[in-house]
Amino acid sequence: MTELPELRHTAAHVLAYAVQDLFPDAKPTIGPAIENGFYYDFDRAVPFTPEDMEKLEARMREIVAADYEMTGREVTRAEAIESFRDNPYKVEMAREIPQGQPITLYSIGEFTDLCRGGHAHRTGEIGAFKLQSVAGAYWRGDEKKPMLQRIYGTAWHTQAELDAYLQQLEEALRRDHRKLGAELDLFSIEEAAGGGLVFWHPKGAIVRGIIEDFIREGLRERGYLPVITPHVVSERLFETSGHLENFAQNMFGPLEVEEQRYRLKPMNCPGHILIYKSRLRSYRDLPLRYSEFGTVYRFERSGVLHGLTRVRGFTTDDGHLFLRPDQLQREFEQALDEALRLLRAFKFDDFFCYLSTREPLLRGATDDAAEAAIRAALESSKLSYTLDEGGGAFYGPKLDINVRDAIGRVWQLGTVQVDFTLPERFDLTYRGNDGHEHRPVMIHRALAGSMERFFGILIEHFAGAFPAWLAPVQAVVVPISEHQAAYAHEAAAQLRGAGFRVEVDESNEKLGYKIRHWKTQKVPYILVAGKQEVADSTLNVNARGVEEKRTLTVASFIEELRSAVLSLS
RNA sequence: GCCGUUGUAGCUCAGUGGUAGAGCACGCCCUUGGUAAGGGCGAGGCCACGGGUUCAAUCCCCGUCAACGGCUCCA
Repeated sequence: MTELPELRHTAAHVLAYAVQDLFPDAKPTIGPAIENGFYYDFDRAVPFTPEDMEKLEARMREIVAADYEMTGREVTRAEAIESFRDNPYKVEMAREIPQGQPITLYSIGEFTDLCRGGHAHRTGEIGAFKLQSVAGAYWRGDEKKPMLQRIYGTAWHTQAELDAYLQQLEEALRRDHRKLGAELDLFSIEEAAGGGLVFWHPKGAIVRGIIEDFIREGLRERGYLPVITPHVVSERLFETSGHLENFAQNMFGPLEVEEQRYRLKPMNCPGHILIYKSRLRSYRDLPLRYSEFGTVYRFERSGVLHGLTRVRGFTTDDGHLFLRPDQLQREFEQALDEALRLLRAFKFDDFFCYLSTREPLLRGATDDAAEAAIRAALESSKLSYTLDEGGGAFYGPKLDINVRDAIGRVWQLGTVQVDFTLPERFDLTYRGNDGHEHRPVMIHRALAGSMERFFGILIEHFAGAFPAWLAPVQAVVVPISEHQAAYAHEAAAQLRGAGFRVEVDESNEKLGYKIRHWKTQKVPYILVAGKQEVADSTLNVNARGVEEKRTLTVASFIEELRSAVLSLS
């Protein structure tokens, strides 16, 4: 059977064929297979309309039904350039194919494309496909180059697979944190305040508080010290740190106050460094571990903002470690360990890491030592990782932790980075046991990444149905009629007294309506109080995801909820 | 920022060159109920904003802003 990438690549050719037929003015450029589908970029003066897409899809169906054979032949560079002389993109590609590599043309029916190959044998092998969207895309991803029109599609062996994929897309839509955020009243982004700035509503803020408490608890156990640093500081600080030089395009512009320029901080590290520098440090002080839920502001171009996952103001669960070089491995291990504890608690059990090392030009002996320490830490944590040699890490080697969520999407969360640069820039020292000054190493680490993004991912991961320990409302007491209202309040008071987040639903509605309401609000426990329950001092427990209803005394429900919360379920 | 799409009630969306509608949500009333929607009434709109065309613009044209889907980048 044809592999999916080959089938999708073929589908891209079919699309280009259809475009050639229906819109001969469009110049095909490149059209690869991608995850779940394919795209093809065209240069065309007039944009494709939704109606164009329908026509293209219909024409593609004919091409697939015609079951053309995919035939390839090798040509010389000159022949390739000649046959695409009206298409500068193809000519550019033909020119750039390295010497010695075969140049091939592939044809289906009346359509021939410059292509390295990897196709289905016949167009009929494309079992099911669908065009999805049109979008602008720069030629070769370079915004200085012409904007092309990219048509996205998806293709599968069978209709059933296509349907399953489309259903998965719907599921993702259903879980979209922007949608659930509004429905569950968790957060909003307000036009009146500006894009990319998050307003946490009470229910969202409650969840965030629980997450923060959880993280703080772990940090306390691991010897982190809390610090709190200003949001706006003199620009000079970022000159020293190098942010103005390297990160300025991501920073908000300067604020002028009494002829001094100030900046919103884009990172917390310079502030933490100032605390380190505020007095002399001894080797005995190290490792020194500072942590802060530090709110930072970064300028992002308006087009990239997205819900909670891409914002302009966010709070990192930041931490900076100041270390002797010999402490690097142990501390790195600890940071990893803490990251895994966090991820497991939030029911992520599929994660993997990318280790990016410093660009070769910047590498020194310290890098090798740090890299060895990180690798050793990774081995001992039994974490699988992919190495990204020279992967752009500027300060030192860096480890990114990615998770796969409940519907298979991958997110980057935490990061642990070794930094040799800032200690130099700020001339950080500690007094060694030899009486001399030494240079500490820094680790930057954020485990959840940012509270905003982490929350957004959690919403989607749980589809808004937070486990009881996280749920902003853990239980609702629902009196069947107003005769049970007093009892409902009494029960709720007991539950609150036991430390739980509980509401009472006194609305003038029938039971079925209230049940439906709280089910859609994804509250873990709905506690029904009718005549019978009042008489017996019990509650009828309707637990989320559990068909069977049980009648429990208030005390035994408290026990049950308590153990659910303690086990983080 | 760039390309495309969209902007009508709190939300989801109809609609028309002659100043606007539904469902849900909201308020009041009736109802006092047994596990996913009981009934009635009511309130709610600078039809995103600014220009233009027209006797007349929510509708047509231009611009701006915002959201959404991408490109690029990242927590």
